[in-house]
Amino acid sequence: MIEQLMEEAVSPENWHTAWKAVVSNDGAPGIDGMRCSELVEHLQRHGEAIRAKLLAGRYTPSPVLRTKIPKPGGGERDLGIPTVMDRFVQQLLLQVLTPIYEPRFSARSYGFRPGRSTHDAVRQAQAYVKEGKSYVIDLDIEKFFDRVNHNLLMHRLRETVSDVRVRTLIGRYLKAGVMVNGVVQDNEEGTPQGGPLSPLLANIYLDPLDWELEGRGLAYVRYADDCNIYVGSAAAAQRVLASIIGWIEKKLRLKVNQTKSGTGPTTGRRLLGFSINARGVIAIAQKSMARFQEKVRALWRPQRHRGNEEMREEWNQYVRGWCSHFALAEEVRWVKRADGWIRRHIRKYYWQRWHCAQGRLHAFQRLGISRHHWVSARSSRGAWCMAGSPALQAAISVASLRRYGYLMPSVLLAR
DNA sequence: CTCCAACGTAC
RNA sequence: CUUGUACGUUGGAG
Ligand SMILES: Nc1ncnc2c1ncn2[C@H]1C[C@H](O)[C@@H](COP(=O)(O)OP(=O)(O)OP(=O)(O)O)O1
Repeated sequence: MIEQLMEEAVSPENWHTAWKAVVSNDGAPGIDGMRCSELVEHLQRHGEAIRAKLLAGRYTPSPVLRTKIPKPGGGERDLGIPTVMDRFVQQLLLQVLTPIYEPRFSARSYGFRPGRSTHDAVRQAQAYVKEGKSYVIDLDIEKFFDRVNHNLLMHRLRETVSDVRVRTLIGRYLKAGVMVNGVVQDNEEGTPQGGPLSPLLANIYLDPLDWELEGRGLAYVRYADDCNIYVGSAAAAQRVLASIIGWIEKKLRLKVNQTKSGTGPTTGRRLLGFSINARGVIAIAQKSMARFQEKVRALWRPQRHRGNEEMREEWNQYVRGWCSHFALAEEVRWVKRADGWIRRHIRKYYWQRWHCAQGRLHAFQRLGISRHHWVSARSSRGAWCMAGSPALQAAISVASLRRYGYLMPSVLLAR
C-alpha cells in the first residue's frame, strides 16, 4: 500500500483535486510563462505522458523563478515560483503525504497544518501563561525555508516515505535550481518559498525539534519557524534559550535569528500578531496595530475616483476580515460586547468620516456610557470608522487604541 | 460535507 | 505582473 504512494498520487481523484487547487489559486506563471488557465489544455495534451513519467520516476522539474517581495518588517523575501506544472505535481505529492505525516506531527505544532489555526496556538500559549509560565523564549530561525539542509531532510523522508520515486522526485525539486534575471543557478540548500510542498517539508524538517522540546517537558507552541517556549522565571528563560539555540544549530544545522529571538515577560512580546499579558489577557500586538492604523489611513485618504459608498464598502470588507482574525484579542471582544449592547438600544447607525465629537458625546451620555470610555475630540480626528459587517456594529477610534488599550465604540446619528 | 467567488490574518 | 500553505469572515451553487 505504502509502496504504491506514487500510484496514489497520480490517481484520477487526486489528479483532479490537485488541478483544482492550482487553478483556484490563479497564481503567476513560472519560468515557462504558462498561466494557470492554460493548465487544463496542457494536461489534456500531455497528461498521460506526465503520469507515465511520474510512475517511472523520470519526471524532471523546472527551476523556480526568483521574485523579490518586501517583508512587512523591512527587507526582502526571496520567492521561488515553480512553473504551474510543477506546482501541480507538488500539489499531487502534498495531498498524499499530508495524511501520512499529519498523525506523526506534534500537537504543539500549528503552522501550515490542516485543522489548526493561529487561534489554537495563541489559546494554548494563553493556557501556559495562566499556569504561571509568564516568561517566554521566542525563537525564530534565520531565512528558514532558504536554509533547509537537503541531506538532513532526505534522511527524514527516508524514515517514513518508502516509495523511492516520491523521495527522488522531492530530491529533484529541492535541487531544481533558480532562475535569477534569466540565468539559471544551482542551489545547494533550501526549499522554495512558493512551492506547494515546501510548508509540509518545513514541518517534517522541524519535527525533531518538537520531540526534543516535548522530551524536555517544556511548555511551548510552534508555528512554522516561530517557536515560543513558556517558563516561570527570567533565569529559566535565559538558560533554556542558550541550550536550545545550541541544539538547533547542532542537530538541525540552522541559525537562530538573534535579532528576532529573545526572552522576556510575555507582555510586549508578539506571538502571531497577538501579545499576552501576565494575567493571560490576549491583546493585539503593537506591530499589528500599527499596520492596521496605516491601512486605515490609506483607506480613508480621499481619492477622486472613489465614491463614498465605494469607500464604505471597501472599508467594511477590510475590517470584517481583520476583526475575524483579531476577534481573539480583548480589544475586539470589547467592541463586540459594546456593539451588542448598542444594538439593543439604537436602531439606526450612521457612518461618518470626520469627527463630530459633540454629537457623539451626547449620544454616549444618552446611552449612559461614561466619559472615560470614549475619546477626546482632539485625538479622534480622521480616525472614526465603522467596524464589522455592512449592518454596522461599532465605530473604532484608531487614535485612542494604544492609550486606552481598548477599541472605542461610537454611536451615531440617524440616517 | 463538497465546490465557487470576494476579502483578511499568520508564517 | 506577488508564490505558497493554513486558518478565518461574508456571499453564492449543490
Ligand atoms: N509570503 C510567503 N510566501 C511563502 N512562504 C512564506 C511567506 N511568508 C513566510 N513564508 C515561509 C518562508 C519563510 O522562510 C518562513 C518563515 O517566515 P519568516 O520568519 O517571516 O521569514 P524567514 O524565516 O524567511 O526570514 P527571517 O526570519 O530571517 O526574517 O515561512
